[in-house]
Amino acid sequence: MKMKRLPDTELEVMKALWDAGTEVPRSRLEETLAPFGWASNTVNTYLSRLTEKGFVSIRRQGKSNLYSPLVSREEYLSHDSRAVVEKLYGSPGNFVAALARAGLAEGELEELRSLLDRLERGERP
Amino acid sequence: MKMKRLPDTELEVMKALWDAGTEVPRSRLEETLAPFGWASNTVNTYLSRLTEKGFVSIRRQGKSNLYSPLVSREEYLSHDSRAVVEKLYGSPGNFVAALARAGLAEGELEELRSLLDRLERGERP
DNA sequence: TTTTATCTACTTCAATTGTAGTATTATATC
DNA sequence: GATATAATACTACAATTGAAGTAGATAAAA
Repeated sequence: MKMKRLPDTELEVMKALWDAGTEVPRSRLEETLAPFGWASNTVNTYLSRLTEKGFVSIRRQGKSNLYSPLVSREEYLSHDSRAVVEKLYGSPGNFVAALARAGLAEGELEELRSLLDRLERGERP
Repeated sequence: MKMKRLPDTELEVMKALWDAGTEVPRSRLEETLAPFGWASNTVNTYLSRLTEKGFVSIRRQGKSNLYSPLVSREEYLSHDSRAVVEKLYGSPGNFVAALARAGLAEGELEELRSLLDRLERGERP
């Protein structure tokens, strides 16, 4: 049963929801998504579409709506990115290698290293 | 200089071209892409679009066209995967962390570690 | 309770994508 | 050279996506 692949803009909204970690009112989402320079109603549109697609639930609270994801980042990844990574690269290692070839930003390599250290000590990141 | 993210269908055509490893006539591409069940002209359309976008070059040879990729698999994937990671996670570290949470397969962690070792020694992977 | 300030819901519209049909051009055949 | 063949180029059209404007509802203020 394959999950729909989300278009870029809707994915940005999902990311904001995932990052929030809790129910969020739209006003907050708009702040988070301000860097995209969308008109306020634009986020509205994307949230409606995500709701129709079953990716987001809306809970009414007085005057405003609270939005939360119905699909976790991991679920989505496992149906999309993980699949893509495996299909095109074969493994996360190959994938990261390709990233590195494309150029890792300052500090990203360190970030990966310390992450792996923690993983090896059995800490769930 | 950002490369366009290709839609799914066009990406399938690119994969067929990359796999071919050499100039290919459309007839051959259609055989390769037969599993998708597209009408013959459909591949035609995608190739035209890819050509407009600068991803494919056409060389005429007598009656038919020979198609070849102008963008290598690596080029495309390094830009695209980078975009995927950033879109979903913000950084490679976050991405790998999420993969780990979702469960890395046997050996994948070691693979990542040795990859990082090589990266730190300045070897391009 | 009328007004006002906010939110949300509904509508619009152009660009892109998915899919393929029709027209045209170029080659092979009679 | 006229005609059939076969591949390519052009056109079409619905669905989806990117982006926002307008209308309607609701709570807060006056």
